Amino acid sequence: MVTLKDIAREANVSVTTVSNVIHNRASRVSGKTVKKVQSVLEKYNYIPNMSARSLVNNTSKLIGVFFKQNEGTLFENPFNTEILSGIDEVLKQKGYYLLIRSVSSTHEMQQILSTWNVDGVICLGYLEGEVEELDKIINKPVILIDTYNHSTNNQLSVGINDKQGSKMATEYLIKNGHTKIGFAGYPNTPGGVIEKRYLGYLEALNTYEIQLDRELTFYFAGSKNKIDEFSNNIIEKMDKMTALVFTADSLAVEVMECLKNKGITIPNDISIVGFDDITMAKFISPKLTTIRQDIKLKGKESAFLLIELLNKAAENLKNVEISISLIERESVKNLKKQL
Amino acid sequence: MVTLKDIAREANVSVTTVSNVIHNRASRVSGKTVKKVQSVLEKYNYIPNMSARSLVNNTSKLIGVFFKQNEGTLFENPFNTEILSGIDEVLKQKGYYLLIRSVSSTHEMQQILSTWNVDGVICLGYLEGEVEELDKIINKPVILIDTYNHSTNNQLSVGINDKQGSKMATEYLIKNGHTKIGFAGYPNTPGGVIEKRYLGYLEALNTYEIQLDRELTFYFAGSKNKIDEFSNNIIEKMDKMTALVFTADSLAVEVMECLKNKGITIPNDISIVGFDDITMAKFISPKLTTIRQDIKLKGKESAFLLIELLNKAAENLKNVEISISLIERESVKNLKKQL
DNA sequence: CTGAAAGCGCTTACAG
DNA sequence: CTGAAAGCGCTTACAG
Repeated sequence: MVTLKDIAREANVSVTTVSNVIHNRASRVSGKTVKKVQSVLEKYNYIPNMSARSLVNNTSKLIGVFFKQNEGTLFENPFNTEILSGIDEVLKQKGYYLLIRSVSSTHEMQQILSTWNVDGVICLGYLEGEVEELDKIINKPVILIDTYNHSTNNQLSVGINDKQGSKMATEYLIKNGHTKIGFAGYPNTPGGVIEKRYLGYLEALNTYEIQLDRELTFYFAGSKNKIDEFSNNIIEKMDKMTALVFTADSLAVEVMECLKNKGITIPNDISIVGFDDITMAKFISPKLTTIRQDIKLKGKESAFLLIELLNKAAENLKNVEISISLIERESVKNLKKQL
Repeated sequence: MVTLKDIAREANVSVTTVSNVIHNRASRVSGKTVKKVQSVLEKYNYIPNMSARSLVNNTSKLIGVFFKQNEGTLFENPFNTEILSGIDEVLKQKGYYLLIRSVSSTHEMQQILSTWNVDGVICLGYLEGEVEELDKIINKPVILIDTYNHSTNNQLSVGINDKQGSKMATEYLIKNGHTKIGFAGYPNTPGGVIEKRYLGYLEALNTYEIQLDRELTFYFAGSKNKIDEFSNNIIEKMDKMTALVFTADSLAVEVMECLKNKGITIPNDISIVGFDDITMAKFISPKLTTIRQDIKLKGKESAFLLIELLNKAAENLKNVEISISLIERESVKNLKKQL
């Protein structure tokens, strides 16, 4: 490894001067010296040591990407990896490095923060109620994905209109003649996106004056091997409904597979609308009608916003909302056509 | 941020002593002092600064995970993310951090290596011919995934028997009565896994004395939007073959979708065997018969091996081969049954 | 325009 | 058992 000192010695100048040419402080170094130093720099392919820089600058060019730990591994969730893909694409190009972690407590997060002195943070999967705690613990710019914040000094959020999404899904079913519509998804935690989506479902029912049937709400709490059990819960109520609004494609797809295995045909026996439009949605049979959000774009926008936040105060910046749309495919039956 | 110095001051000892209790050098500190220092450490929730440690120890607790850049983004490839999932799981638990990057040149890799002073490296997607260059550039322990190495001083590899895999796939088709079998996949680069898989295909044909038809070899070079064109190439030769061996599920799945859209039924019009057993394989219709490899395990084993390599010389360690198996599903037709 | 020096937060011989 | 001091590779006031 070649250091500043090595370069300085070889070029017959001080380390100060080398440092100055590295940082393009042209006004401080004569053109001749710049040339000389640069040639030595190139000859030895000098690369600055980040630890040393970090130590004196108190920055690191490192961005912490934190996923709140849930079941399953971070990288096994296609939603997460698509977000990462977007973040990576823009941050890499801006010269940042990513420290990607799923963390189970804010303490763990804090530890990584101070261990590595990250310059900024992108968080995913936190609830509204946790925003304040995050704010206390992270004294760095933070982007919250899918968490609605109260816009503190160094926090901004990127999300979608979750309520609107489920409302669109439910209304689409209603327009296709469905009235007995269930709601299935991951657990409804206060302050989380599922709550918003449930509200959208309720609002759609309400708009069309359809009575809510509480029996038709299905929350999937277990691990992957509980899918069978969950599907059975749904099957038990099959005669009471004609359609299901899901809160996530990933779950919808697993359940569809289960239902198909038990001889239930989609959409004939039951119609299904998903949420997210993951890649799998168009490969499964029948192809899944779903609420599309551009997940990768979400990652990109988060990265862009973080970079802005690194330079400006949050007050001068705005939260970002990604648009959503309904993708019509094959998993919903039009009950009106039959009549 | 609280530093060693802060702790030392508060505890009325020297930084040396604080450092000694942090590193459990009990023999050098009296029990009483240990207690005292520890309580201050806890009170202030002291977390050592990695940059400082890095600088003096010349290590970083950072592992570089490098994917050789190909089309598409690193995180969008389910194979990559599954590998990452395995690596992450074990390395995290051992107290390491991951620096994940797709790199387009060894120079780029070298740059990251010296910038961050990573302790070890896991590389994916390199060819046999590139191993030597990697060895020159990385003076750190290296694990090569899916690259066959010559076991240098600090290199070890984790892979599967690629040739055997495609041979199994081809023989399975032959046993199901197929003789006109094509080979479709990503480009066949010398020293890469596709070459090995092609060899397996040839060997199977040879074993059963089936004449190779060179027209039935299809290499997909383009980007994702070229899938249509690629599928058309296959369709043109449909009357000359009854089955296709794919080198990757990810490609097989895309092509199947294209074929289905053009009214071709699988496996009636053509049988298909994949490779990898990605998650999608069992969701697509018909479910894909494929050569399964435990991708996540590949990642885990790489991480385990790297940790060993961090402590021992490569000569005392062995390359790892993950086992593979054929998963029979629905994409192959038994031609013998019809007769 | 140039460079000597202090300092970032840590670790580790070394002396006492 | 304890601590003063040097040093890791950098940056940046500051003096000349």
